[in-house]
Amino acid sequence: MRYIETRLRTPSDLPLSQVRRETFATTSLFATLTPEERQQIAALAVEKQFKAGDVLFHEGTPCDGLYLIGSGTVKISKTSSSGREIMLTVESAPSSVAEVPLFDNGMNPATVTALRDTVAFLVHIGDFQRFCRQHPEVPIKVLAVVGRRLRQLIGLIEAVTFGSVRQRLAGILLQAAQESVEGGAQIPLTHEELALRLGTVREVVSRNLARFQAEGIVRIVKRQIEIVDPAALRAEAETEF
Amino acid sequence: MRYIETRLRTPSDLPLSQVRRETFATTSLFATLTPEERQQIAALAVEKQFKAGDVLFHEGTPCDGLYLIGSGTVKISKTSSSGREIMLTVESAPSSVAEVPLFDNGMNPATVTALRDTVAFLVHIGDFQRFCRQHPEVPIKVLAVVGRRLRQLIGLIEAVTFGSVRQRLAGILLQAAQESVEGGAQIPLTHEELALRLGTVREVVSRNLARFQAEGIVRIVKRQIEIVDPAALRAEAETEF
DNA sequence: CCGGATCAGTGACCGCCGTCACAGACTGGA
DNA sequence: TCCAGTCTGTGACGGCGGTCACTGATCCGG
Repeated sequence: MRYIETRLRTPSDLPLSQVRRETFATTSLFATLTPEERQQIAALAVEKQFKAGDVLFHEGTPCDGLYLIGSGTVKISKTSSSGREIMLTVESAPSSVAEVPLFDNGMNPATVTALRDTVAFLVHIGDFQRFCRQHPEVPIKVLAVVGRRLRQLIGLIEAVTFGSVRQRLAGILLQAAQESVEGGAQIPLTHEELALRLGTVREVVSRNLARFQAEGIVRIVKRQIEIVDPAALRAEAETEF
Repeated sequence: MRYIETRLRTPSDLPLSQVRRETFATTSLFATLTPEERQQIAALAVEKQFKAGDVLFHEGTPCDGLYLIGSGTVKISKTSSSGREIMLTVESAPSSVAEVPLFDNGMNPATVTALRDTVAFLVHIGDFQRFCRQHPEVPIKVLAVVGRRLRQLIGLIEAVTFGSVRQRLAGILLQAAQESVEGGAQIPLTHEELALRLGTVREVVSRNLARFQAEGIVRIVKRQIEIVDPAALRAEAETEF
């Protein structure tokens, strides 16, 4: 795990880095705080840098604290012992991960990995709990975030239980196209990555993409997936189970 | 939806019913409150009675408030439009449901149905939010409960994604046997109910049970499933994916 | 421009699961 | 005791998804 700790504590009279201030200012968790209060908590955080592929923390390990994603993108995923993986969600800056074990004293429930180079700020669990006691509105914000995540998970369970790979693939393609710059129809994901998101394997993704292509819904040129008929994809994705 | 509202408000100088007091005393959400504070919130609750099969609330409807289960058992589930169902979790008294939408202003994410005759106490969302503002330790307790639920969901996703019906059936049989009175090996569930928990259909459960029986792991007499070889079941359930 | 490394496509195969269709077992009243 | 309603067991069958085993395409660094 490659990362660099810039410093353990920043004396609060020293100016904090730009990205640090912005991170703590834009996260919804601290939205209701005054700038001075935000400064307080920001000063407690440890900056960590991760390269794409680095693991922030593994499932089953004790919780360090709250990670605020300052820049970059991470995935939250579970891996089976046979190497298959399912991605629970992707979080891009500004965002936070590992809110849950902060309050129930459990282990990390999933693994978080950087998808791109990422800068995160770690607020140690003790510091955060102390801060929460002084600022009771913070746990309520955390609850909103956790609630959103819980809804996502329920949606995923529904999709995995009732839906087919084909349907979920359609959904992911649309989503990826939307997120990709300029909303273009180009999708910069490898089949392997798609398979991970879906909890399946590469070959199945290949086959389904081939079917989509045969039906004129997508076009594949030089490992680039291009959406030709978004409406058809949407219909596929939104097919009720 | 059959239920009976006993009274909207109980003047707090009047004695509350036994079950009401016990419900609010045993739920972990209010464990840190003084008896007087508990009395306050308990007095705000509306008692509702449900018969087995009654729906407390449906997914997609606005959230009434927090339900505390005073007695009985409920299931939290999602249903597909084609009628298949998956049970996310079962909650028996003392417990609570619908904590999530209290804080993120969303709709109910799932449907809650009474499995047995159930008495619940509904704290309206506004009352609860007001109470939380006065008692900041309550949201933290809620977070712990929601965290537990989130972990359960992640486990379910893992099981559904990587595991087989056979494995999950083994797990449910063990769990059901343990919960059933006297820890006996008798399981009072119908194949249909098992199928709902698993997100599959009756026939698949029948077949898997038949296989278990052929292998001498369970015995089925008169619609009663009896576990013969718990160790084998456990091995089956704990097989890593 | 070349050669290794990664990514993609595909065929074969098989087991599991979901569906349909019935027939038989069991239960709980009337 | 009988009947209606529910629950179970099973066979047939098709499709999808997971695994294996390759081959071919593409990319990138030297």
